[in-house]
Amino acid sequence: MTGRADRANPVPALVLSEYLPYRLSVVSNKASGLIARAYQARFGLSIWEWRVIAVLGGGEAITAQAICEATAMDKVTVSRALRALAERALVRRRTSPSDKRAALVSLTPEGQSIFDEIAPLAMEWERSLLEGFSAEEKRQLGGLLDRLWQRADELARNDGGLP
Amino acid sequence: MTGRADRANPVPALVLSEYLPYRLSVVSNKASGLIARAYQARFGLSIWEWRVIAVLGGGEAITAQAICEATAMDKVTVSRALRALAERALVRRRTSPSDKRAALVSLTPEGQSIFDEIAPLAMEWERSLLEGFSAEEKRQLGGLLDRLWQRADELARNDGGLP
DNA sequence: CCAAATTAGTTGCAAATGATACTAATTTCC
DNA sequence: GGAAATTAGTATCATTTGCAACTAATTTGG
Repeated sequence: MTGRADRANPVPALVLSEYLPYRLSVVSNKASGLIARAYQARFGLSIWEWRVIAVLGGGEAITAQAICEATAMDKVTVSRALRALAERALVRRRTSPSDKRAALVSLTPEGQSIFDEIAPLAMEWERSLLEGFSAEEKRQLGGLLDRLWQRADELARNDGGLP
Repeated sequence: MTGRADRANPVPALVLSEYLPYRLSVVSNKASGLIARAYQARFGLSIWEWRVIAVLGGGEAITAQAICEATAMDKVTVSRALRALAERALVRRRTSPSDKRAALVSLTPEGQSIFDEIAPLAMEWERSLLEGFSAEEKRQLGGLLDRLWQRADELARNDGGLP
C-alpha cells in the first residue's frame, strides 16, 4: 500500500484554495504581517530582530549559532539582525572565552526592557488571533502544526523524497 | 469578560517555540520551500508563477485582478509573474473587449501542458506532507486554518484592533 | 604537532520584493 | 455630456533577501 494514485484512487484535482501549502502560506503571512507591522511601527524592529530578542529574553547569553537553531533563521539573517540590534545597543556581544570564533550574545538593559514591553503585547496578539478557539482546538492546532513541522523536516532530509 | 490579563489571569510567558505566528511561519516556509525548490528546479517557475498557473489551469480566461483575488497575491506580484510567463509563452493576454484597461489572461497550450504535468505532482507533494494524518485530522487542520484566515482578516480590517 | 578540513560569523553582489507613483481606460454624478 | 474620481495594470526606485565567497579560529587525523 503505497498510497500512490492509480485507476482506483485517482489524484484529486488541484484547487489552489484547497491546497495546503498555499493555505499555510496565506494564513502565516496574514498573521505575521499584522504583527510585524506593529513591531515595526512601534519599536522599529523587523520580524527577525524581534525573533532574536524573543530568544534572548530568557536572559542567557548564547551564540549566534544557538540563535539560528532557536529561531529557525539562517545564519546570515541572524548576523544581520544582530548587527542592527547591536547598533541600537539592544544586544551586546562578547567573544566566547572557550571559542574565539564565536560570540556570546545577550540583551543589554535597554534590550531587556524592550523585550519586557513587547512580550506581553505579543501574547495578546496571539490571544486575539485565537479568539473563538476552544482550549481543545488550540491544543489540536498546536499538535497538527508540530506534526507538519516534523514531516516537512523528514521530507527535507530525504532531499525531498518528493515525487 | 474581556479576556484581558489581570492578577487572576496572568499573561503566560512568551516562549518563541510555542508562539503561534512563529510556528505558522516556520511550518509554512518549510512546506513551501520544499515544493518551491522543486518547481524551480524542474520547471523554472517561481512560487508566484506557479500560483498563477494553478488558477489558470481551470481553463477560464480571467483578468489579472481576478488572479489577485484567487491567489492572495499583490497586483504588482501578479503583474511580474504574468510578464515572466508571457515571455515564456506560457500565458496569453488579450485586451478585454468590455474593459480596455483589463486583459483576459489564459494559458497557452504549452502553459496548459505544464499545468497538466505539475498539478498531479503538486497533489503528490501535498499527500506526502500529510502522510500519517488521518482523514479526520486533515479535516480538522483545514477547518482550523480557515478559521485563522478569517480571524486574521477580521483583525486586519479593524486596523489591527490589536493591543 | 602541523597540514587539511571544519566551523563561526561577516561581507559583497545579484536577484527578489515592496511601496509609490504613473498611464490609460472607465465610471460617477452633477 | 463632461470634469472628477476610480480602477487595471505597469514602471521606478529603495530595501531586503539569498547565495557564494571570504576571514579567522578550531578540530581532526596522520
